[in-house]
Amino acid sequence: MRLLPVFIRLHEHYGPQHWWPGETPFEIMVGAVLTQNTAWANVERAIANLRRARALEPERILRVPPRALAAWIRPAGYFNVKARRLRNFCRWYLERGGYQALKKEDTATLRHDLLSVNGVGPETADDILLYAFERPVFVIDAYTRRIFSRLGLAEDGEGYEHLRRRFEAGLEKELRRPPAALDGACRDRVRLFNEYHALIVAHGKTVCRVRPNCPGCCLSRACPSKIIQD
DNA sequence: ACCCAGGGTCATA
DNA sequence: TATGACCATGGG
Repeated sequence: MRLLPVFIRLHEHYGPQHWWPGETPFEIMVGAVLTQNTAWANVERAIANLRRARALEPERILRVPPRALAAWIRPAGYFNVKARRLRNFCRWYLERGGYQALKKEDTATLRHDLLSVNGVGPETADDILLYAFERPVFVIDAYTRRIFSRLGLAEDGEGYEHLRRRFEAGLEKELRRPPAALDGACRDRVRLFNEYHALIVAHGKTVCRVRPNCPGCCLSRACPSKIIQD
């Protein structure tokens, strides 16, 4: 089985996801940190608090007392840890000259640089690269592992980097002879990766989360999800 | 009451 | 390198 046919099934079933939910690149980056191991609904409250406090900018986040920052992002959980991570990130962001300067960096450099921030791991970095900087980077998350491991398209102990490379290379290759059913707009890698990851989350959130390790999910006919079969 | 969510760091072996 | 503890809120 290839990766594009799976994408097409998901896309047909769930439709366009319009990710990332966020107004500006910086808001997207803040969301990426806040959503670590956290339900998005809780992140929205935290971001709403930041917006109400006019604190959706790196300068403000760095000036405000850390206690206050932690209080605003409280609904997102881990608020003490995340307050520190947000400050680390904002310090880095301003030191590098902000969005205009950062977007000039090539993707590999930018990724390496993002990973140097304490509190930004591989997935958060890739969220930021794909959704805030629009780079062709495929985001791997728990849903991706779960779903594609069941499809036999991911090894069990496969490392993050390895899996990401395989997805990026595999999709790039499949894009050279795109199936007719593939939406024209999604023949661009950034658009495709954007939509694909969003669809994986949508699928993981609804149908596929029957049980943490539902053995037949997405594979057998007993599974409530008939979406990705074959 | 329990399980989980759009992870990451740090200490230990 | 590979586990385990830890962080913490809110919904099902």
